[in-house]
Amino acid sequence: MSNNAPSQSPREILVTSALPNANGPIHLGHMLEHVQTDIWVRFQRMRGHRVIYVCADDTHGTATMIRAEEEGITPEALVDKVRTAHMADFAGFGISYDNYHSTHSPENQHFSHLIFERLQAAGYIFKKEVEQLYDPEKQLFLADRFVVGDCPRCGAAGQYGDNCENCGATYDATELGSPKSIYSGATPVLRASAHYFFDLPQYNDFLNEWTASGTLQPEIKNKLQEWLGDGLRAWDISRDAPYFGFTIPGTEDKYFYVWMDAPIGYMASAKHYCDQHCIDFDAFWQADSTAELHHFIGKDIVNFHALFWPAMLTGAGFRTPTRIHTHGFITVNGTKMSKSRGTFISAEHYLQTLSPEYLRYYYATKLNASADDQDINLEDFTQRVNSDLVGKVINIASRSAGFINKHFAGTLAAEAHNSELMAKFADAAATIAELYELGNYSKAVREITALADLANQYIAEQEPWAKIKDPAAHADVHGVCSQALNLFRLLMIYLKPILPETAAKAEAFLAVEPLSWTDHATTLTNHKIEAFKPMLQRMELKTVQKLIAVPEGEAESVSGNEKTIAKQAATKKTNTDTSTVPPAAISIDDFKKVDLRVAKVIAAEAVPEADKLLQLTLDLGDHQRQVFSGIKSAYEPAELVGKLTVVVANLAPRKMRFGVSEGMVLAAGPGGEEIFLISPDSGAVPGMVVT
RNA sequence: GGCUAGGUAGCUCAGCUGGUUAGAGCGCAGGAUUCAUAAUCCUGAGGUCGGGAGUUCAAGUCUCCCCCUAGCUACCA
Repeated sequence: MSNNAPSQSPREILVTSALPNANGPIHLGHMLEHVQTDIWVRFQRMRGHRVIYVCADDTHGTATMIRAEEEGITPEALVDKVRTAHMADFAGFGISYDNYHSTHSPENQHFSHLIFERLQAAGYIFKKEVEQLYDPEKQLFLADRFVVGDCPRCGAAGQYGDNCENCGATYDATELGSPKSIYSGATPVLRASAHYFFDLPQYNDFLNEWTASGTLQPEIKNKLQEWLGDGLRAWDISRDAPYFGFTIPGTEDKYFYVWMDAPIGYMASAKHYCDQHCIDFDAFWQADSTAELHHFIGKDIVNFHALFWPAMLTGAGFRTPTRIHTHGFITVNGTKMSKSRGTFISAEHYLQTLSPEYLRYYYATKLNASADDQDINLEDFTQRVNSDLVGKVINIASRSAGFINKHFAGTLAAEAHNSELMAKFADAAATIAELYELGNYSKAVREITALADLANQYIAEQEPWAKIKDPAAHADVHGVCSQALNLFRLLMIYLKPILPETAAKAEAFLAVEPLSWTDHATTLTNHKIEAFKPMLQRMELKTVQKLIAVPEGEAESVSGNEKTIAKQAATKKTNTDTSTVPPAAISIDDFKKVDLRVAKVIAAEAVPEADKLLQLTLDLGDHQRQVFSGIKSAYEPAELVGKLTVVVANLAPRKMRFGVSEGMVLAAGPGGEEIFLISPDSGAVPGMVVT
C-alpha cells in the first residue's frame, strides 16, 4: 500500500464519522473519533485523492422525545439547537466535513423508506405480533429496563424487566409482580402490537464471510464471532407511536427504530452534499461502485456497523463498506470521563481553554490501528506536546529564521547545504504515508519527531551562531539555515493532516502556497520568506488543569446517555478526593429537586459477595425501602439498627448486582474506616423532610 | 457468569511468525551550549516484561491456572 507515487490515479473516497447523538454535548470522546477521521481525510486530500467527508446528528428515538419534553420544546427544535452546537464544536477543532447533516432530514426519510421497501420486496422483512408493557399514563410502550417489579421466582422487589439480580432468574417483563413504569410510576398494562423484523439470519453466511474479508480489525472480527457463532436473530426495527422518527411505509403508527435509520444518515448526508455539488451519488453507493467507503466508529457500536448495516445494504442492492475503522474509548488521567470527578470534558470547555492543535497532536501520538482505549494524562499531554511541537519542530524554524532574516535579506540559499540529509527527509515520505494510510498515526508521529531530532542535531553540529562571527563562513551559515528551514518545511508537510492551523502559519511564514504531499520532493531555493512569528505557544500545566475543573453551569447541561450516567453513578466511590474543585453554585430550586428524608435503619446486613456494601432496610415513616450503601468498611451492621439517618428519597432506583437500591444514605468522610453516617438531632422521626 | 481486549521503565506507549546484554518519547540526573518560545546537543540512571506452573537448547513473545483493568453480553440486539 505504499501509494507514494504522484502519478497514482486519484481514489474516490467517501468517509464518515459516527453520528453524534442529539441528546448531549460533544465531548473529548467524540473528538478522538472525529480527529482520527479528519487526519485521515486531510491526509488523503493532500495526496490528491477525491474525498467526501460527511457526518450528521443522530436525532431519533425516545430519548430525544423525553428530553424535548423536559425542555418544553418540540423534538425538532431540540434537534436544531443541538445540531448548531455540535457543528460549532467540530468547527472549533477544525474537523473538515464536507457536509454535516441530520438524520431528521428528507434525504434520510427517502433512503430509510427505500431500503425498507427493497428489503420488504426481497422477502427480508416480516411482521410479528409482540406483547409489551405499556404505560397508560405516559402513553408509550416500555422497554424492559423502564419497568420495575417483583421477581416472579424469588419475589425480590424492584427488579428490572429482564432478569432478577437477586436470584438470577430471567423472565419476560410481563411476568413481573406489581410492575411499575419508571417514567410515571403507573402500573403498565399489557398490549399487543405488530412489530417489523429484519430477517438477519438470512445473512449469516454473508456476514461470516464479510467480517473476515479484511474490512475489520482482527480483534473486532473475533468479537463478532460471538454473535455469528450463536446464529443471528431477527432484528426488531420498528417502534410504536409515540416515537420521534420516521413512520414505516404503509403504517400510521409504526416508526423505524433509531438504529435502523441512523447509519442510513451517512447516505442521506452524502446525498445532500452530492445534490448540491452535482456529484454522482450512485457512483458511491451502487452495488458495483468502485469508490471506497470508510466508516470510523467506536467499538461500542460495532454490531450495528459490521453486522446489521452491511446486511441491510446488501439486501437493498447497495454496496458495503470498504473498511470499518474502529477505535477504543478515552479515559482522562486513567479514569472514565466522569462529571463528578470533573474529567468529563466537553469540546466547548476544551476550546475555551486550549488550542485544538494540542489535542489533535496528542491524539495523533496515541492512535494506532487497534481498538485499544486511550488515556489522556494531562501531565503527559502537556509535556509531550510542548516538547515535541514547540521544543523540537517549531524550534527548528525559530532558531534558523533569525539568521536568514538578519544576514541574508530573508532569502534562502540557492542550493541544499547537505543534500544527503535533505534526501533522508524526503525519502521518509513513503513510510509516513503508509502509516497514515493504515491509521497508525502514533508511529507516523514517532518517525516525524525522529526527523526533527536529526534536524536539531544537524544545526547543533553546524553551529551557525559561531560561524556567523567569521565573515568567511557566512555562505556556510546561509546554507545551514536555509537547509534547516527546508527540513522544517518537510516536517510541516508531514504534520499538516494533524495540525492544519499550525501548517497554515508555517505556510505564511515560508511564503508558500498550501503544502501538498508531493511537495516533499522539492526544495525551496532563492526564496524570500517572512519574519518568524511563534506559531504555537507552550502550554502551562496550570492552564491544562483547568480542563478538569467543572465549569459553572456545565454540570447541569451535560447529559450523556442514561446508561453511561447510571454506570458512572454506580462506580462513583465515596468521595475521597478532597482536592477536587468544589462544584459550581446551584440555586435553591436545584437543591429542592433533592428529596431528603429522615429514615430509621430497621435492619442491616452485610452483602457477602460485595466488598463494600451493606444492605439496609429503612423506615421512611409511611413505607420501608431497601438501600445499598458502601459503608461496610466503617460500620458493623448490628450497630446501625435503630439509628436515624438521612436518605435521598427520590434518587432513581439503581439496579445493582445484589438487588435494587432505592435511595442513598448520606455519609461523610474520605472512605475506608473513616466514613461517618449523617444523623439528625434527637426528636426527628422517620419520614420528615430535610430542608 | 460468558466473550473480546489489555496489564512491558515515574508517565504514555513500541516490541512481527519465540533467538544475542528488553526498546522509544516524555520526565529525571550530570555535562555542553546560548542561535532559538529556559528551546537544543551529549552522557547516564531507571524494568524479576501482572503472578505462578509448564513446553523448548531458548519465552515479554507459545500452553494452562490465577489476579487486576476496560468494554460487550447475559436467551427480545
